Amino acid sequence: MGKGWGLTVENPDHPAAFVGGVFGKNLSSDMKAGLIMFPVNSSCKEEQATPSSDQRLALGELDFFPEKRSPLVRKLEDSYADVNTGLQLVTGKTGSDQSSVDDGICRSDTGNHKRAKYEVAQLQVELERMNAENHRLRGMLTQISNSYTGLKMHLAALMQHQQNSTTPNSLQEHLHDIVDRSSKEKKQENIGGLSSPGGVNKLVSERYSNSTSEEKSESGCPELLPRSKRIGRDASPELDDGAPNKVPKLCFTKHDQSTEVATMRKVRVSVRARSEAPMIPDGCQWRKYGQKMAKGNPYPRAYYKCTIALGCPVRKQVQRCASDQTILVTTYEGTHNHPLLPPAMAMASTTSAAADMLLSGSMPSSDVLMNPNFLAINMVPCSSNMATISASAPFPTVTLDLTQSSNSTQFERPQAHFPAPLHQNIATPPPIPQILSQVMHNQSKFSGLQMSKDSQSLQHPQHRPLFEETLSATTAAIRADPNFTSALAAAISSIIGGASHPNNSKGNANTTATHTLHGK
DNA sequence: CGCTTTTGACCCGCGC
DNA sequence: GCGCGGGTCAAAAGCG
Repeated sequence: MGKGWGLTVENPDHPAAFVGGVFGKNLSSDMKAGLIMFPVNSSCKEEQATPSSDQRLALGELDFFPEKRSPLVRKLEDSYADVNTGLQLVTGKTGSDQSSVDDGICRSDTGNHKRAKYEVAQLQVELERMNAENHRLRGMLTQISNSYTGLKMHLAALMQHQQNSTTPNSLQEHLHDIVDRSSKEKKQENIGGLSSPGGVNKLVSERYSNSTSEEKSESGCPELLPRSKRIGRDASPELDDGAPNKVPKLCFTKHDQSTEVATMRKVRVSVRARSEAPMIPDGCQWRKYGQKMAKGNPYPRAYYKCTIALGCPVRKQVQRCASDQTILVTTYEGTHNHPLLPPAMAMASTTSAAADMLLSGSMPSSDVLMNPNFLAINMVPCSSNMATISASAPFPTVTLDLTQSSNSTQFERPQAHFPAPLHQNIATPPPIPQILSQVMHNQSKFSGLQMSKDSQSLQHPQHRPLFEETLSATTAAIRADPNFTSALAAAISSIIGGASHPNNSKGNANTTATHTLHGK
């Protein structure tokens, strides 16, 4: 069993999980534990088909959003079912005793023996076909991932160049063209519906950060600027000062103001983490611009702006939890309009991806708006008891809850997994990307991925970039297509492709990412 | 001197 | 219309 199949039954007590319950909705946890998938290596011998622990991916939780599984996943699913049916034919046994398939073959009478051999040969052919398909899919996913990374780097380079350029107009126009095209596509995609806030978020922030010819041409309509001051404050107040990239006052139509600007500012990603420090290090530079006492909380709320680039619209609020002062709640808002260092990149990508996932595609937007519990119940079924729903917050918010027990352990020994930065003492919590690695791990879990328990590789600094690559790929996958299946496929690809650097999952079984929707 | 933080004032949306 | 609360501004103070 498991000879290069890519699927095996680890727990012979529950072979039925393999037979018919691979993607079934009602697998018991034991069944899930008994089902293992591992990457098929065309070069490996059949006898070596037993997967190493870090290659195994539990698929038991692939039953999320079955209706959203891509055709490719469904095809794989069907193929596995076919193969399994063939096995049953060969052995004449039901799924309940497949663990003794080989014995069954040996005990078959001679009349059936030839037929069995024929069936096995057929199955081997099928297996080879699946191997080839698996390779092809991996290639496709890798290519997509690389394309995304390339585009991202290209955009970052363009923005960098724009900052340094003495004649930025052409670049700005180029960027505007990109933004404009994306904007039109988004609008077409979302006619009559709720557009992706993250996407609009990015588009609008880019609009703000890059003066465009279109906006310049529209600047001759002062009557459409009743709230220009407010818009400037909300979106990018720095643009109003004497910066080199000072632009004519933005002039949006009412529709623009009411949809794009509003949406841009109203999608938030909140991170709850235990920390004694006043602020969680997240790789960005922040300047505090205000502090207020919020109602119902004895601890002040601090307001920060990103200062890496002039005009970056990203802001965050930091406040201690009223009920537990050891919990620090950091709420991020907006999208960076400048290149980021890798640690900040992971953070920004993850929060942005989380925001995208919130409303854009993982679930019907109407469900999100009308039934906040949808998120808590469906997206995070394993931690729904920790999902908190607030009807008072004015903005939809994704809350990543990193306050569970295993995290406190991790906070106490951050360097057990990654080398701490020089400036970071032992008592300081790990940088947020490190925390978010946990989140991404759990997002992968939600998508049906069970990472390896082997975290040895992550204890070695040289593996960190690879890990970040995986994190980045996973984030990119989710961002690129919020559909869980697609994200799952990409994540599988990234992990299989880099099986030598599994994610850090040590002791994180209790870590949860709680998606909380705050809606009115 | 330049940058950051502090803090009171202001603006705005929302509920009553 | 008014009050409340959230969010932001900007002058003053602090700091290296």
